[in-house]
Amino acid sequence: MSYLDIAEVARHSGLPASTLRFYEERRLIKSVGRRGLRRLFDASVLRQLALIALARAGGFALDEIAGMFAPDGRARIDRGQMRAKADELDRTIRRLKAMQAGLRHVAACPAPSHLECPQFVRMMRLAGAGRLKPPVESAKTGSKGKRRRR
Amino acid sequence: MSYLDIAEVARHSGLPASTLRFYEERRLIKSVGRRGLRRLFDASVLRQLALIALARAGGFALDEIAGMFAPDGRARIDRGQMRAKADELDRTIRRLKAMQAGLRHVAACPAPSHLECPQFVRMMRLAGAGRLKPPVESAKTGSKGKRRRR
DNA sequence: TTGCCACTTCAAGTGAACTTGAGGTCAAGC
DNA sequence: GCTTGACCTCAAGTTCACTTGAAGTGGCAA
Repeated sequence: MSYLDIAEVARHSGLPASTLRFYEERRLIKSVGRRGLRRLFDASVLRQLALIALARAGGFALDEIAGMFAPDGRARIDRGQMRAKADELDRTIRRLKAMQAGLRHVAACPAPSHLECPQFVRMMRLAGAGRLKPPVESAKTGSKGKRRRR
Repeated sequence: MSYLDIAEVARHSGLPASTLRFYEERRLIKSVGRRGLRRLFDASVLRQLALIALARAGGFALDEIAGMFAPDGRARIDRGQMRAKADELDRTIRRLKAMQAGLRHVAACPAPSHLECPQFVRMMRLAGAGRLKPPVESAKTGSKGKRRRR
């Protein structure tokens, strides 16, 4: 009775329907049936999508996340993997804090070039001590970055 | 005298030469000259690469980072932008902390399905309260994820 | 019964950040 | 003087996570 069609799931989750179809194809979620052509989802898919969002935020790739769900849709989670990710996240958070301090410094410090401000350089050294690849970017918080010259 | 060729910069920075060329093309760094065909970099490029890594970690796109360097290679930074990023980072850190708590919980909680553990669900709600897109993934910390069926 | 249109599939496209490959060059060592 | 091989350029390929577009379908209101 409490089945949701894709539009409702989209509305509740904030994800576009195309993404939901994509997630289903990648076996991150599954629909429980059809009404005609249309997918029907159990309401529990919303919690599952929340878990997926959480995992994505934690740095798991979609394939890894797919591996976390047993065929019945229940979470089947490798505790060691979780701990490892948590530790990694810990390091990431530390670096991000350093980065943040760096940014706030730059926003305040009047030095002409921050590369020459010893305080900034020190912070950078702290932040950079352990490399880090890609960024966390909040949903659609500005920074369109669309151009690509040449 | 203290000019570095690309291999030395690669060695010191940990970045492949291809990435350094790519960064130069994208105007994130520049070489100070050539010896024959070969690029020569000033040693200061290493600090600049550290700054770039920092900015990447902070969620800046390469184009944004390129915009932070004045033509002379000095940092030219928009303080408002910095503050905005710092605030964003703050939210990100908060979410990552929630995520981390969730992970540690999952690693410890004996519940059969975490989707049914009220504590976990509560944490998820906290963590997910404000969407978040892509992950922070540490350098090459395992998780090869290479396959792609179909 | 008809027609709308939100859904469907499948293939292809996008953007970010690189990586790879083919073919070329040149400083240095033999 | 020749060879070697690490560098060079430029184009194309790759991965991830989606998005877009064309063409089709079927439940439901009129």
